Amino acid sequence: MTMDKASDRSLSQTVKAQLALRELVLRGALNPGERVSELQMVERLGVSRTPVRMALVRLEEEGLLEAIPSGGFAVKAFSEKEVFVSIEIRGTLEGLAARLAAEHGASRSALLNAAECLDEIDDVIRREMLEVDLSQYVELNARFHRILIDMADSPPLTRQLERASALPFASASALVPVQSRSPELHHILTVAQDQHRCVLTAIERREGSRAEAIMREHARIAHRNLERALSNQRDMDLVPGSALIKRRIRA
Amino acid sequence: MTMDKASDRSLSQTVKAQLALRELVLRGALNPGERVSELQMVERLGVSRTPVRMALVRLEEEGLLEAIPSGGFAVKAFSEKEVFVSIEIRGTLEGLAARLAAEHGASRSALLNAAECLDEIDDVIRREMLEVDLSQYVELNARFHRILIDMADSPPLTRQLERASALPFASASALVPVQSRSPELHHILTVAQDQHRCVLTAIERREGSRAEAIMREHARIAHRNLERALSNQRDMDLVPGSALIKRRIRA
DNA sequence: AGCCCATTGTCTGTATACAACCTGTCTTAG
DNA sequence: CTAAGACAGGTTGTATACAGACAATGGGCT
Repeated sequence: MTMDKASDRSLSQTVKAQLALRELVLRGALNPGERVSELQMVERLGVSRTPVRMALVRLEEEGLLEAIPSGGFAVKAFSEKEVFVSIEIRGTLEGLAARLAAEHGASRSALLNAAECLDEIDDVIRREMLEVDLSQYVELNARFHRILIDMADSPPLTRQLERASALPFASASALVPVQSRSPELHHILTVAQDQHRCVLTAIERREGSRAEAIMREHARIAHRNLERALSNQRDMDLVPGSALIKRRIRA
Repeated sequence: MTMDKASDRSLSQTVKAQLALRELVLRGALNPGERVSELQMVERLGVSRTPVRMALVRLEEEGLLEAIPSGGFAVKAFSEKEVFVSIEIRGTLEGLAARLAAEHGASRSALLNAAECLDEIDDVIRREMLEVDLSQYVELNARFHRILIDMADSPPLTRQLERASALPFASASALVPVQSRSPELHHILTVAQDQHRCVLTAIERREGSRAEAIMREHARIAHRNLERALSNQRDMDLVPGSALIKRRIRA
């Protein structure tokens, strides 16, 4: 965890700065609205101004920072509604991906790959009833979503979705851990997995409209998780980048 | 048109470089796939390497350039399918915007503003029957789409749509001029304008699903225009950035 | 004659120096 | 006591120097 400084000599300084800076922002080390000083980051990240500047520009495009009119960048703050819409955007684009995959047909190998992924998720959910460890589910879930997007086979859509998922709390599995302490956990995972199976079936059968609708609804599970996280600070802490979300009431 | 070089001393060098470089790419002055050399751009744009580099990064994020693995950037080439999907993405997101606007209600002033814009478009279409000058229509059309997006009042969605419309041939009115020589011109403008009116009505009546469907279909007019442009090189020349689109057959 | 290796030229990645700008504070005049 | 202006500190925007990497080319060896 603390070996980020000198490690990875192979990576370019720019990438190193980008990763480290994103980590800082997500961890909440910089306060929302606060200006991110280039020079401070120079001494904090151990690289010169040029890569820092590069990283700042890229993180702005990513949506984690926003440009200050007078120059420089500040940590962005997100309202509850903005998070909600970000999730809706992702769901809409994933819906589009599913529809395109259904309409022009997915490759046999991709379908098998996806089915295999779902079987593994089933295993994890079964085991989940004994010991709660969502990391595997989160990873497999992300993998399934990636397979689905690849099925659309449309680079521009992939790009847009990457961008939509760049906001940490908008990505496919960012809000899953929120439910880890919930008694509904198993219920929710079961429902989500059923949607996974349904959308895959719809794609196989070339039912584009259905595939799209399912993916949209699937993303709305994240809305529920968000709702829960906004109520309990304890659950909120499980979400990466939660420090960027403006709370409704300050306790 | 030729006063871009030394003018606008107030603008930052980075912005100047970005605008000039985008112009070069869209004009087709750089061949798709070709590497964009920083030093060559330095002497071509009259600014130093730092702003050039900045502009390159931003144009990559915009989608006009792509990173070369070994370093640097190249002009991106788009397949017919990629253009098609880019249009579909824009339509989908505009559909989402219309639905959100309908569901949570648009402000009275925004609705009036939009209606006024549509009246102006009506005027232009009427005049269009005499003299063909689409520039006004293009501008008003863009304005209406912007008003619509603003009605959603969702910064993340606005951002994503800006990004989706960054590709020149994917934006709302980029492909309109394609029809300027077509006998169907008046027909198409009439249909498009009717969709404008319908979507506005749907938003007023809080018919979210309908508003969304209309905007999606509305964007598909661009598909038809694209089809036409791909057949006639003469029409293709009217589209900015057409040089980036890979032709199916090389004549 | 063909292939491999070395060398050279050009490119990008990085660091840093300089200048213009904005901001906040302190002083001074009304 | 207030308000306006000037100054100082720090910030970013820009330019340029340097080093490492990649690619192309030419010569030598087989």
